Amino acid sequence: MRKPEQTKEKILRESSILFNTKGYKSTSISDITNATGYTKGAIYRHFENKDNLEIQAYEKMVRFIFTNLKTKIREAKNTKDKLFIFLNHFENYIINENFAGGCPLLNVSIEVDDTNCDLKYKAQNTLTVFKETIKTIITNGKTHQQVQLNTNEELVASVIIASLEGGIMMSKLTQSEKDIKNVVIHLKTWIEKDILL
Amino acid sequence: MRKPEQTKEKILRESSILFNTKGYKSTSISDITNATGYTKGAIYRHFENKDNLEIQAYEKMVRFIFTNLKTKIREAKNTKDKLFIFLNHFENYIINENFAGGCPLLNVSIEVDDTNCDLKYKAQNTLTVFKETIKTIITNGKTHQQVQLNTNEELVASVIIASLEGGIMMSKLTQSEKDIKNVVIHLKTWIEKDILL
DNA sequence: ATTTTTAGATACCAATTGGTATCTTTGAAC
DNA sequence: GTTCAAAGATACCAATTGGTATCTAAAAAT
Repeated sequence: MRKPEQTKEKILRESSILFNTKGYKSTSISDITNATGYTKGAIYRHFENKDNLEIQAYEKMVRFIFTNLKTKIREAKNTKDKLFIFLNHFENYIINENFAGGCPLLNVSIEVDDTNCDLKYKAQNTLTVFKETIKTIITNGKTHQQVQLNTNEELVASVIIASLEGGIMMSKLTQSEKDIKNVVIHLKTWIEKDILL
Repeated sequence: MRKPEQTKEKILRESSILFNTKGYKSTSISDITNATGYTKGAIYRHFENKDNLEIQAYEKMVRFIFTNLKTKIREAKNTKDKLFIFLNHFENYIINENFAGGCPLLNVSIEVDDTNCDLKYKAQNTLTVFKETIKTIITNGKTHQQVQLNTNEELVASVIIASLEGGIMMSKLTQSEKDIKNVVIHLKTWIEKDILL
């Protein structure tokens, strides 16, 4: 029983794990054939070339993360809950191990930042969307009288994302939740003291 | 005129740049022969294998950074100056372009975090030293009545390093100083308000 | 049931990988 | 100036890389 849709999904699923752990350039086509059980013939029927597979795998990971995150944020009723969901979401990269390799944006970003490839533009876009998500929460918080009016959206977005991503890097390196947890504690304190009303 | 010491230095210098920009696994021996003008024979005379070259290159970068940083911190007369020097140092990875590829710890960390190689243990050690540097500054600040006594050294170290590294990631990806500058602004405000006396 | 399309397997390709064995050149010691 | 050890160049190696052309098997259409 052949199911081309499922084949493509499996290739994307397994290669995503490999790309996000070993790295994109360091993952070979034969790594992917080994992981999926399929052959090169199957891979190159569904994907133009390796670059194309990399991009589709990355976009699938990001889409998965964003759909989850956006839904949870929409369900949260106030600014504090929305921001805390964002923090917990990143903390979970480490706490539960259901996302092998950590944050896809961080991993891609470091691998491609000194190049000029499509993956870099995709990562730039991901970061923009992440920042916009936070900025929107803050702006809406102002109109609902939940956020101090002198709050700098742009700065808050930079600080939250930077410290979470850095915390993930540290905790993954040391194989300990300590750093990411310290970061989240600090961000929560800061948000309650200096951002929320 | 042959100078083996200089040859080794040049190989280390050029390969450091390549490792820190392209990545370690993605940099081939022939990339290094092209960059240095030397041949494989020269490289394998001075270095056991590629792994060994990677480690020596990484350690050279870290040593360079630490000697600079530690000297400047030692010269600073109070806690505030010492901490701000630490922040400015990381900001400079982006602001001046004399360190191609950004922070070596961040780059190595993302590349090796899901492996078990010597480079990972080196990176873990680098992070420990970075954290100890900050914790020591805070502890000494307490004994000199410059830091609030309830300050959690461990948390401060996690937060400062995480947000700086994350800021570097973001600014390198977007090719803009905005994020790292936002991070530094926030850290300085936080340090003055909640850590210093 | 037979044809036709399509999914996936197999077998190949040139280029590149890290690494080694050998050869030549260099500079210093005598 | 000759000798000799060390430095670096050259030529090779098997294994792996991304990619392609071809072949087979499985559905779908007739």
